[in-house]
Amino acid sequence: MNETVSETAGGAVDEVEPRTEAGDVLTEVIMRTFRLYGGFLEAAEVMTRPVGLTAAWWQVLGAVLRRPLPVSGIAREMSLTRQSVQRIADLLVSKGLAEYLPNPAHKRAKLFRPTAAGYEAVSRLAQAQHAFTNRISAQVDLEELRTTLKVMERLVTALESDT
Amino acid sequence: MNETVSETAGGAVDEVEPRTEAGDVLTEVIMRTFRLYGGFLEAAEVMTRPVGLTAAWWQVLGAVLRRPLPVSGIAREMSLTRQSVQRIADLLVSKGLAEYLPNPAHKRAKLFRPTAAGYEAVSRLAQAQHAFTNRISAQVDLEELRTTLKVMERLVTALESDT
DNA sequence: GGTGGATTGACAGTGTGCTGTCAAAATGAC
DNA sequence: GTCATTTTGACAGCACACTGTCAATCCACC
Repeated sequence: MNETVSETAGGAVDEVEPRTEAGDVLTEVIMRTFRLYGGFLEAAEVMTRPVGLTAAWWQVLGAVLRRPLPVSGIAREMSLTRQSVQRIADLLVSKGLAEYLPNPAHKRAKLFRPTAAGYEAVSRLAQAQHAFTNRISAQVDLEELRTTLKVMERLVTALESDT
Repeated sequence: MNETVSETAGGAVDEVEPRTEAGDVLTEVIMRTFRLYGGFLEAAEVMTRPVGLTAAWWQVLGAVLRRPLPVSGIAREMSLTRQSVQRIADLLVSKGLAEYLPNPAHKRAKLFRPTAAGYEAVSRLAQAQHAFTNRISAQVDLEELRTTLKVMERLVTALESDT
């Protein structure tokens, strides 16, 4: 799942069930996934810092740009727990970047949406994000990048049905 | 950097600098990176649970299978902070899975290495990991998986030199 | 019109990684 | 050998996501 994995594979333990060639490549892919995750997260933090947000706040605000949603709905959509989203949503409200509206359909599940300040922050971030993805993606072959996306989608599917 | 990003892109904000086509694909790749990260992490936790470890413990233990290292050396090798590794290393020692040895070359920086129990746990994990990567990688085309690895490596490099 | 199960928010606790600070130890320049 | 710099472990605090539990609310079924 990380460097441990490769150490384990190449290392001092008995190889009871050997890895296939594809398994070896996937192990490398997994390690790169962890590195990329860290790198993208760091890039997000660099982008959000001047705007006064964090990557997590950006994510939550972004989920609700087009229409208000209750916290639990955001969590469902982002595959996070209610509790994680709730914490951030409350923070965003306390910072004036979002607000709760009464929900006619549910007395407890208030609707969550950005304020004008929230929209403005996300709008500024969109520009930074576009510049970033344009800049980075220019350094790889477009067709190969498409293949990468396809493979990653298949891996996500495979993981989900693997349980 | 995540779903927010795509919402931002497709959403209600002004498009001052538009994304290139490659930028669009990369944005999707970023989202998949986050999903894959979560999925692989979960898979690691499923594998480690029966052995009495966590994914992070596995990672730290794995870094030191072949030769002892001081905590700060492990951190350097894994691109983590000393403090994170220190915390886990202390836990592993308290669980009897690793131990500290006096370091002739440095009075404070004790050498860290697995105990027999630690080696045994990692050995069991190696088998689970091989089965996992063989199983998942069998569901994608090998050549495309190689392309994916190559692109991810290039993206890691691009991110590192982007700062 | 109840009633039981699912959803929801609130609260508490855990694991992981981060930053920052401090003093002890090691290192390098002189 | 001496002294400034770097490395290291220890300690404290923060952000993020998770699990688990509880009571309020909603909804589907009878």
